[in-house]
Amino acid sequence: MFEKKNGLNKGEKTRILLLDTAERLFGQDGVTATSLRVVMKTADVNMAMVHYYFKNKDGLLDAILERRLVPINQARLNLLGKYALETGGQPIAMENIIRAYVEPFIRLRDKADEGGADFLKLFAWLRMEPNFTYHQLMKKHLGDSLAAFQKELKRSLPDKTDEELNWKWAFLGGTAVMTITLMDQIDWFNDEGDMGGSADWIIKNLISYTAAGFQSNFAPEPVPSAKTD
Amino acid sequence: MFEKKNGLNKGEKTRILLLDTAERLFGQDGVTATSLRVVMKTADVNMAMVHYYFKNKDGLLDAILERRLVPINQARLNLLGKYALETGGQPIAMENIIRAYVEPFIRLRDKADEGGADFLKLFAWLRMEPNFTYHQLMKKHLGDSLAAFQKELKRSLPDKTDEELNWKWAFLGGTAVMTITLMDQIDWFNDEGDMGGSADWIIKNLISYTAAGFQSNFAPEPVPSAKTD
DNA sequence: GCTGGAATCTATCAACTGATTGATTCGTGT
DNA sequence: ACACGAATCAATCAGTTGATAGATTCCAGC
Repeated sequence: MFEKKNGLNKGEKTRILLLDTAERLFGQDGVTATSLRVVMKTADVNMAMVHYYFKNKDGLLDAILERRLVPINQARLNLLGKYALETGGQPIAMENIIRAYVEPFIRLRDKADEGGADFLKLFAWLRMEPNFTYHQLMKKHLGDSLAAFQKELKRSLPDKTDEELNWKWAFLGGTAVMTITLMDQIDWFNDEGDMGGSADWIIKNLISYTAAGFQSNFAPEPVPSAKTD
Repeated sequence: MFEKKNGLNKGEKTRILLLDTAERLFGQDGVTATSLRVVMKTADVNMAMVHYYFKNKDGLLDAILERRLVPINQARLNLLGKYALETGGQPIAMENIIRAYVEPFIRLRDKADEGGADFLKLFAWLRMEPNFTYHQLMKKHLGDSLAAFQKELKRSLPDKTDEELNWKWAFLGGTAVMTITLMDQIDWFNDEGDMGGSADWIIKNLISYTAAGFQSNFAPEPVPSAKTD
């Protein structure tokens, strides 16, 4: 067994190097477009190491997701719990539910968290990729935090149907994903520079925008059940 | 020169067959994950044909986008013009601006338009793919319709800054893209069935949700210009 | 029925992909 | 200094990818 030297033994050091490098490249170009060869060459590590530490490419992705999402979920649930305490039994304000969900996520973009911005892009990419195994991987790590938020959502907006809440929650996801994409994408509108705005400013506005949407009223469904389409 | 036989000459027939097949597969699995070999085998056409008609894979994608987006932009501008006429000089209502943009797009999902749903998925995938050449391709075909909508947006909400309008317009894009993705994705929340809802119902609610968001107020930016990050 | 261009086919290329094997070095505990 | 597992390395595999060249077939116009 190896002793820890300056906090990390030999193996752990390259393991983390691989996670960092792959996270960055996966986020920048997407998982599919990033070959393991490029990852290993960028990290200056032998090809076989990726299989030694992570078994295969999916294992590497799995480890990347786990490293980031476990703390994220923890932070989300902590925030939600904090807001629940503050209201003391009363439903949590929509703005705070959304904030508890969005803030720990978008905050990954902070300078302090190197690589966080790349992970955000990776996550956004994964969410929109039509690959079921990727979605399974994400849901596995998102864990049960989703259920807690759905419950609070229902408490805050008891008159809305589950279907409406699901759609709006998905809308929130789409807006968040688009926000991530735009935050460092060449300006989609003007071909120059990025869209600007600090993380704080963006989070605040994302919340107010989404909260307004949640207050809107969906039309009742014309057909209650058993659609044929 | 070939004469037209039942509307299409020999070459045009397989050209369209290739467009249809590739559109479907690109939409289902993404462009990168779909090999030309699979496309050609599915269409039961010889490998070399794709290079004969479209030069290369990007050329094929280019043709797919052009076939769909040109009419879409036409329909969008027509709708916008119609609403402008109805209001007669007055700014168009937010709901109608959004509708003019979203409806011709989401309507592609109608049964009448075979393959339209697959194109929608392809479009959503392209929008989120971190590949600059793909984005260039999309913007090339989106043409100038974007400018017209930005102008009407500014007229309808004159007090908002350009930056706020740009962000909200991008939010709309994200919501639309997520809507497309969800419309026939395995239910992200419950692991069974899709999210349900007719195209009409979804369009209506997407509009009311987004319009509410547009009415919300962004916080003023703390730093007016020259950000260092 | 001959002709010439359009359309199709066969065969092949070079590059890249993820993955595996088996030898080799490293480094710590004894 | 030795042993032994952890860690690294070089070499290679089989499969897939987009693309091309050159021969061949189709088919309307004459």
